[in-house]
Amino acid sequence: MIVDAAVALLDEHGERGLTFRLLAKQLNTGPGALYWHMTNKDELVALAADQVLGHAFAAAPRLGVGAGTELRALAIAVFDALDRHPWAASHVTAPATLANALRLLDRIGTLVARTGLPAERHFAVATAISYYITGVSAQIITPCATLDAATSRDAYLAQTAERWAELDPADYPFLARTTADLREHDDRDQFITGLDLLLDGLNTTADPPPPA
Amino acid sequence: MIVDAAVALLDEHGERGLTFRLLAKQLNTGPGALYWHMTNKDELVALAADQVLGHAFAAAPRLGVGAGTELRALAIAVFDALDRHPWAASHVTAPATLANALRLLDRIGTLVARTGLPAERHFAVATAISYYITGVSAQIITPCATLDAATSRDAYLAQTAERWAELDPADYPFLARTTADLREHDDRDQFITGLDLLLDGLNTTADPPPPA
DNA sequence: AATTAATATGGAACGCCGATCCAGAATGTG
DNA sequence: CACATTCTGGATCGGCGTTCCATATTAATT
Repeated sequence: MIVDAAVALLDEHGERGLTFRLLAKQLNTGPGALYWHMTNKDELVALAADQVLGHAFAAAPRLGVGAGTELRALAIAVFDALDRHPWAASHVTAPATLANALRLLDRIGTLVARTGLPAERHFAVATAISYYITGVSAQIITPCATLDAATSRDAYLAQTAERWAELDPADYPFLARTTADLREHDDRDQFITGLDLLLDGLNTTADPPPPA
Repeated sequence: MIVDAAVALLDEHGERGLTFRLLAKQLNTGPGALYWHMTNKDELVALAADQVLGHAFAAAPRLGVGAGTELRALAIAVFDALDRHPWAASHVTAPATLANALRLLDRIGTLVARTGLPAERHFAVATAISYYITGVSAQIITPCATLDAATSRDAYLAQTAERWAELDPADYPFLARTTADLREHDDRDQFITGLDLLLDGLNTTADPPPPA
C-alpha cells in the first residue's frame, strides 16, 4: 500500500517531490508510522522502482517464439515501462537483489541459454544484455525526468541541437553535422537500434558465419 | 578550483558527503560565495562528473589504428575513469551538453563514420555506443558507490550470491546455477564482453558477411 | 474475561542540508 | 579619489530524512 502510494507520488511530482511528510499525509498517517515498515527512503524508492519492473513483466509477451525475438520483446517492454515512470529509470540496479529484478535477470539468462551459446558464456552475455536494457534505458529516459514540467522534451532537444549547431565544426565535426538527427530522433527507436546491434552480435557469436 | 575541490570531496566521502558547508570550509570561505559561481548543487556535480570524463580522454590512446580498435580503447578508458570515481558514473548523461561529454560523443561519431557505415545510420549507431558506454558503466559501477566503506565489493557479491543460491531453482533456474559466476566475475571483463558484442554487431552491419 | 506481550501508529522534535540574503570587502574604471 | 562592479562569507530560512516516544491496537496466554 505504501509502495503503491509512493509510485503514485513519484509519477506525479518526480523524485524530488516524494516526501515522507507528503506520503504520510496521502495515507492519513504520520512519518513515524512509515518507518515501522521500512528502514530508509532509499529502500522505499528501490521498492517503487522494482514495482515498475513488475509492470514490464505484465506487459511482456511470453509466448514461445524464438529466444532472440522474445529477448527483444522483453527488453522493449522494460524500456516502455521505464518510459512511463521516468523517475524509476535511474534506480533499477544490478546485480539484482529485489524481486522483479531477479525475475528479469533469470528470464534473460534462460532465454540466452536457449540460443545455443556455450554454457560458460551464459552469465557474461546475460548480464551484458541486462545491463544494456536497464543502463541504456536510464541514459535515454533520465534527462526527461529531470526536466521541469514547463519545458517539453522537444523544446529541450531543440535547445540542445541549437547549442550543437553553434559549435566550431573544426573541433566537433560530427556533432555539427548531426543536429538534424538529434532534433528528429525517436527515443524508443534509438533504444531498439542499439539493442539490435547487441543481439546481432550475439547471433554472430552463437552461430559463426560460414568462412568465405 | 571549486570543481576540483568538489571532485576531491566526492572521491573521499561519496555523493552524500559533498556539502556546501564542507566544501566552503575546505576552500576557506562561506557557502554564499560558492553560489556566486554556480547556480545549483546539480550543476556542481554535473561539472564534477564531466571533469572525470575529461580524465578518460587524457588516458585514451588516440593513435591512428582501426576505427573499431580505437572505439574499443576509448570505451574502456571511460569505464576505467568512472571506476576510479564511482560517484560520477550515475551523472554522465546524454544527450551531451557539457564540454567533455560533447567531445566524447563527437569522437565516437567520427570513429563510427570511419567504419564505412552508411551516413544515415551514423547518428543512431554513435549514440547507441555512447549510451552503452556511459549507461552500462553506471550500472556496473554504481552499486560499488553505494556500499558503505565497511563492506567490500567481494563481501557484497558473496552476500548476493548466497541469496541467489537460496532461491527456488524451479522459479529461478538460471540464477540458481549461476552463483559461482557471480562470485568470481570481473566487472571490467563484463563491461568489455558486452562492448565486444555490440561492436561485433556493428561490424556485421558495416560489412555484411558473404552469402553462404 | 483479564493480563500481558507484541505490533503498529502518528505527531513532535532533532540535526543537517540546499539555498538565499545582505552588509561589506576587494577590484577595477573614469 | 569617487564610484560601479564583482565577489565574499556569515547569518538565516524553510524543509527534509530520521528518530523518539507516548499512545493505540491487536494477539497470545492464563
